[in-house]
Amino acid sequence: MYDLAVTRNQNPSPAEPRGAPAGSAFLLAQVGAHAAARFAERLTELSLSPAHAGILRLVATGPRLNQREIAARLQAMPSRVVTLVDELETRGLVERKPRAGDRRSHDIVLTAAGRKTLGSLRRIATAHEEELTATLTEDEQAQLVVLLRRIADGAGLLPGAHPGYRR
Amino acid sequence: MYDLAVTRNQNPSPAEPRGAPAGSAFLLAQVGAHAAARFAERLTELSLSPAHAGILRLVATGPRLNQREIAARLQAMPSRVVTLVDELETRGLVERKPRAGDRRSHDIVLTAAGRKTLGSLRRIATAHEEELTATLTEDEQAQLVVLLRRIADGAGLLPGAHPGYRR
DNA sequence: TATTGTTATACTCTATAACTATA
DNA sequence: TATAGTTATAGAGTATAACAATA
Repeated sequence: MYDLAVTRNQNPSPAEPRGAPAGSAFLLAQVGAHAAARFAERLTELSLSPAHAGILRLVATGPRLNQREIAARLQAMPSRVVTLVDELETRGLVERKPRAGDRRSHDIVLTAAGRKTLGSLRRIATAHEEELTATLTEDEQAQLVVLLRRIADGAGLLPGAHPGYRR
Repeated sequence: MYDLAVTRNQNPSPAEPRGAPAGSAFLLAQVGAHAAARFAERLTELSLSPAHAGILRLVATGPRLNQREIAARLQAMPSRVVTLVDELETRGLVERKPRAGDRRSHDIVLTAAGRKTLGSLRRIATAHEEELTATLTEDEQAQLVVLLRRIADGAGLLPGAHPGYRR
């Protein structure tokens, strides 16, 4: 990022304002950070952070997960998951349910209020996505997803594991 | 981000591992954060942060800029620019030159060592970019840049102004 | 009175590591 | 002895706001 790479297909336009043209790596970091910041901004409406949203999404489907498993999926530190789950539980969006057969372990499950909030969250995420890609056609958006997924796979990124959780 | 958006062209593959497939907004945030983190990792070789790199790049070309002007271009807080320039100056990479006609103002200029470091920086950025897009053809990489630039323009992002500087 | 640069302070975020309770 | 969860502490990074010099 920070606009240093020399792009392979150099644009020979006469007046680049300052320095090299932005390569795809810088653009990715720039646009990605904007997308993250804008999403966070929208989430303030629900008084949630993106990290909260990631947990709500994760526990919404599939087999129950305890906190270690959530941490592993998100590549987050377990102590951070504790804090986030605390906040979600205080707000009545999730519950800690003891796991049968191991009293140390607590599965995190959505409450009815949590399911409702998840609905709002999905509406916000969809609006966010539409705003972000408003200047793209449907085909272009699909193409973008293909390219990004290819990069994500190449980099070994796990689905749903935002590097903002990174440990 | 955090994988919440419902994509317009839902992939009906049988076994999505967990929750909705990643929309382009989440993918952008995820891949962008990875790109930024990986670049920062590479820069440790030079004991520089991405923010340092952005300033070096900015002062490398065009008319001289003072610290306020650098802050405006990067959309950073002026006090943060002071700190970053301090560190670059301590390392002998830039100099503060009094601006003729206004003794309050200091232009930031590269030293010879700074120009040399900028060269290393560009090699690192190029290697980073090639690694990131290794799974893309040249055409695909060019297409990616087109789409990202369109999104960046639509969002009003300034060239070189990474939201990580955001004030 | 406004502007450039600087410094000091406070705040936020999060990793680390110590601790408990269970296994 | 190892694991799940929790808590306390410390550190990094950064915005805020007060300040000094100059305009």
